[in-house]
Amino acid sequence: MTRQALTAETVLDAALTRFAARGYHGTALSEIAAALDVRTPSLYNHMRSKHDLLLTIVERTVHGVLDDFHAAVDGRTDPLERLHHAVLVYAHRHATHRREALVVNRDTSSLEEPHRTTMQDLRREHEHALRAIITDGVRQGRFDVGSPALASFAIREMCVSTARWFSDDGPLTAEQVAREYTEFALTIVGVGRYASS
Amino acid sequence: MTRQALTAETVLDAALTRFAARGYHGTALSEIAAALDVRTPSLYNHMRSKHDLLLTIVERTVHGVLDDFHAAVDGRTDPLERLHHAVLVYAHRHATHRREALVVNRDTSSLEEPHRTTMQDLRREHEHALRAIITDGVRQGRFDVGSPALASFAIREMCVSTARWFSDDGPLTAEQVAREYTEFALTIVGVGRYASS
DNA sequence: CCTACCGATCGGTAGG
DNA sequence: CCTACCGATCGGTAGG
Repeated sequence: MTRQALTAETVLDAALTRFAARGYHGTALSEIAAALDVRTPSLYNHMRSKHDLLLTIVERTVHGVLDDFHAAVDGRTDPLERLHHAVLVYAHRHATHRREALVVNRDTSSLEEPHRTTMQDLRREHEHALRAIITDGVRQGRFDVGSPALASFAIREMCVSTARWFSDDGPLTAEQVAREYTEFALTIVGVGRYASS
Repeated sequence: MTRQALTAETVLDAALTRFAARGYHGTALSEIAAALDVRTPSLYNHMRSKHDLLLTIVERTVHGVLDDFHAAVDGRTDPLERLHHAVLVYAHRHATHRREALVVNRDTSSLEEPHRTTMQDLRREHEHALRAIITDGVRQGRFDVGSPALASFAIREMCVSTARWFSDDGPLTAEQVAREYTEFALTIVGVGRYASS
């Protein structure tokens, strides 16, 4: 069994695994090095600092979420269709990118300024965009829910938490979970079963 | 402004605040001491170790959740009523005990064995008890949901995440949020609006 | 990629 | 409740 080449990407991947399992502050660089079968100083040929590893992980993930969201929603005008696809893609991402989701949720607050604020603003952007879909749907009389903000939080966090329990070895695929969660989301905003294209 | 007396409870409360804000591994005992305006060694008159602070916080919180659950559910037989009250009390607790919820969710995994396993088993006990209510409801034909496990996860995590965004200064009280979330939960299991006693 | 090493900080103890 | 201090470990650098 030959050892894999040490690159910026393999270091990031090992960091991602360890940060997800133990948290940023709970992970020592020596553990990441050990996982790659090298000594700690060797990591510095492929990264700038421990903080930079976290920053790269959070940046990629947050931008990935926003890209997914726009790919799912842009070009659609029907609030029901927009919500459907936004939730489908968001839930799916959290089942298929569990480590990234866990790290972003747990450790974005550990970023140094100004990165912390920048990343939190980007996350809020997605949050507001999802809420706007619900608000639109209510205004157009397509959705029925008392508090769009509350419904938005519930739907978001329901999807996010998929990262905490989903397993590739479980009875359901990521696609199946995403579809079921999309139905949950639609019932929360007061829409019954919905067969989409 | 006279400084409050240093006791086991004031130390625990300061630890709770800091752990919730920065995480267990991200918090130094010196920060807890500074918040109480004493030096680090003084803390040891009121605690055994940093780990013991975390253990006490997690133990109390997890047992509190289970106590709440049994007080809400025991003696009721109707699945719809049982789910209604279980969710109401669970959501309410996460809005009113935000720090505790954040620490348990983030840092239970940082407990040393055997405590880590013990606490995770207790959390699982609550998870399974909630799921059993849904399974019962489905079996009795009162609920309509494809996967009771999935519905249970969605409802649980929706409630848990309240701790991440709820604010006492917001437009909704903890009671209002809990009631709305209970409605969300009931729609997820396929029950319409439900006026309970 | 390594060995050798740095200053800083950590949780915790001694002793009063 | 404090000062003084401990060994261990941390992220990171020098230099090859």
